[in-house]
Amino acid sequence: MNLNQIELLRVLQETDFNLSKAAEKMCVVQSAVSRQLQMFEVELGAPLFERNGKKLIGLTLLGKRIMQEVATINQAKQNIQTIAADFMDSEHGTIHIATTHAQAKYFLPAPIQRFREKYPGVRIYMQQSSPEHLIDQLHQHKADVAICTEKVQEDTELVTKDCYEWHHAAVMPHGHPLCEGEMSLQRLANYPILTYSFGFTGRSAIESALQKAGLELDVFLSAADSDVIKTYVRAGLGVGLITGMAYDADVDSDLTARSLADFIPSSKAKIAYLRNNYLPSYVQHFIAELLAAGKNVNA
Amino acid sequence: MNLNQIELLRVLQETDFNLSKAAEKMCVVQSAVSRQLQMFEVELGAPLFERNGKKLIGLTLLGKRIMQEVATINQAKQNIQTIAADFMDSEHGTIHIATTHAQAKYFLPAPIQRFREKYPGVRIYMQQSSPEHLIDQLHQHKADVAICTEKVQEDTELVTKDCYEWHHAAVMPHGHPLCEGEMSLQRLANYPILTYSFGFTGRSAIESALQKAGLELDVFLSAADSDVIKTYVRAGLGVGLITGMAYDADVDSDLTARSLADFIPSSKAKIAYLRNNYLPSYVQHFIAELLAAGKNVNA
DNA sequence: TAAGGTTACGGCGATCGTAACGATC
DNA sequence: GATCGTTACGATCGCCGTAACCTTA
Repeated sequence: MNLNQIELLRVLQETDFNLSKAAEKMCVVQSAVSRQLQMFEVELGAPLFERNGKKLIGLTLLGKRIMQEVATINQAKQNIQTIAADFMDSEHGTIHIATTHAQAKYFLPAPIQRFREKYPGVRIYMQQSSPEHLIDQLHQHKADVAICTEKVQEDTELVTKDCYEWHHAAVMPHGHPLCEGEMSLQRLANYPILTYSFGFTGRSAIESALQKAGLELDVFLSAADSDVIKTYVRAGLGVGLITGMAYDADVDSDLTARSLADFIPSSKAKIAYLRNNYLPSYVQHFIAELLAAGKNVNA
Repeated sequence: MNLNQIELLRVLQETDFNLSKAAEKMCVVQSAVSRQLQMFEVELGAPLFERNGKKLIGLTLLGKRIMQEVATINQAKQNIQTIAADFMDSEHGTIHIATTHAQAKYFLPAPIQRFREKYPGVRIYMQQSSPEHLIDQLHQHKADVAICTEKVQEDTELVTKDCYEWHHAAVMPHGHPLCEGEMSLQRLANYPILTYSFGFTGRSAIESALQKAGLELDVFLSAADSDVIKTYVRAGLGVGLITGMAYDADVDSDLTARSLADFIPSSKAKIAYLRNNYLPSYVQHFIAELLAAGKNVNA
């Protein structure tokens, strides 16, 4: 058994058990990986892969169980390299952040700026996508840290930290009937609604509030993006339900925003990363910066 | 980086950072391990060991952190081999049990006999020692499973399962004043006491009962072993406080036993094993057998 | 016939063992 | 001088790449 064989197993999973593609990814010829796999299976005394003729088509029961250990080894190996690199130079490196549009545009700018002042040598890559995909990004090691509101706490392989609490706001053009008078979910239900897609930033809080009130909203447009929602609100298509942060009194001076804090339960933005993944000191510092910024928001 | 280098680091820890001894353990010449270590340190870019001249005298900060990952890798590697072997043949193998005298003599015989009937191909090694040492045995992979009453639940690397509950009994020769009348801690305190050593089978329960009652016992002899205690009791040296199990009406017909269930809190015998250590199916079955036997004791 | 996988063989490089040397107690 | 570690060098064994071959869509 050697680390290349372990690595090969990982790569095979990522390439749909295709030896040729795996060989390419590992920068060796196909026959080499074929042999290595054979030798490994012989060493263990049992096949790890289901085969259709010579083609690999999946993992055996044994293979599935062993893949867990393989993942552990690869993670630890990665950690060793990261730890050593961090030890040698804790000023340079990269952070891959996976997050949603709302966080990227309205929350992250401040903490990232502060972080940059302390760590000018660290390159930051920001990747936007859906909360579900964010978690995949972490698992696939395409992101070091994720920031989002939904779905992260169910995963036992992730460490999550509460970052800040936020409320929804209703936005509409000036002169809209909802700009005046007592706000309520009932009144809201009279108008077409634009808000986040399912599984996105705080959509679940809206759903649970409605269910509790026995109401149904006419959400005729769902988007992942506060700015898209505002655009349609401006076009007079309805009332937008977005995070309070996303209303900027200057830029959005043509819109009225009213807090829904009393009607929709608050949502918690969270920071998540893989439990067994070593984070370089600057990433740990970055997370501290996020938490500090989060406290700031809550205050 | 390769698995032999990882293995080398583990062996170096076990040999007090002595390259020569490590080489011997790994069945290669000393110069080979010397080079491998150098190459690994060069690859990481920083030393893992503190050196006094050329001698290794300890781990650097980096080395300590990396050793955690090394342990993870070695464990996973071990697991892969165990899993494959278990998959190929789940009828043969070995179990290393670490336990105390009390369990070995009075609890384990029944479940081991039942286990043996189902798995005649499994060799059982039983190792007796103190509870503290039992935990070391697990960590050093010298034991697969430990059974004892004390000290195991504090260790987060261990999985522990409650096995059975037991009470202390007082044993004394027939005719001893304590054989008659109402039993109490106060009366007990009038006689010299013989019981288990500190850190052993249920000693802590005795201590806490006394502290609560504001009493002090004259424990003039502590032993690890119920049978040793009984021997001294027979010699008329005092009253023995042992686990109820250790009194056998036939063999110990010359002694009187009285339960102390009402005076000393019960103790729980526990089963422990390493969280990240894969246990072959027959070991899992053995543990199930222990738990079943434990339920039997409690009923 | 293209794509995926195996087998055979020659060459190269990593790693080992021998052996001589250096340092420290 | 005994113990411990490093360096130099030749030999070996493992692993790779080339290439021919096999099998199935």
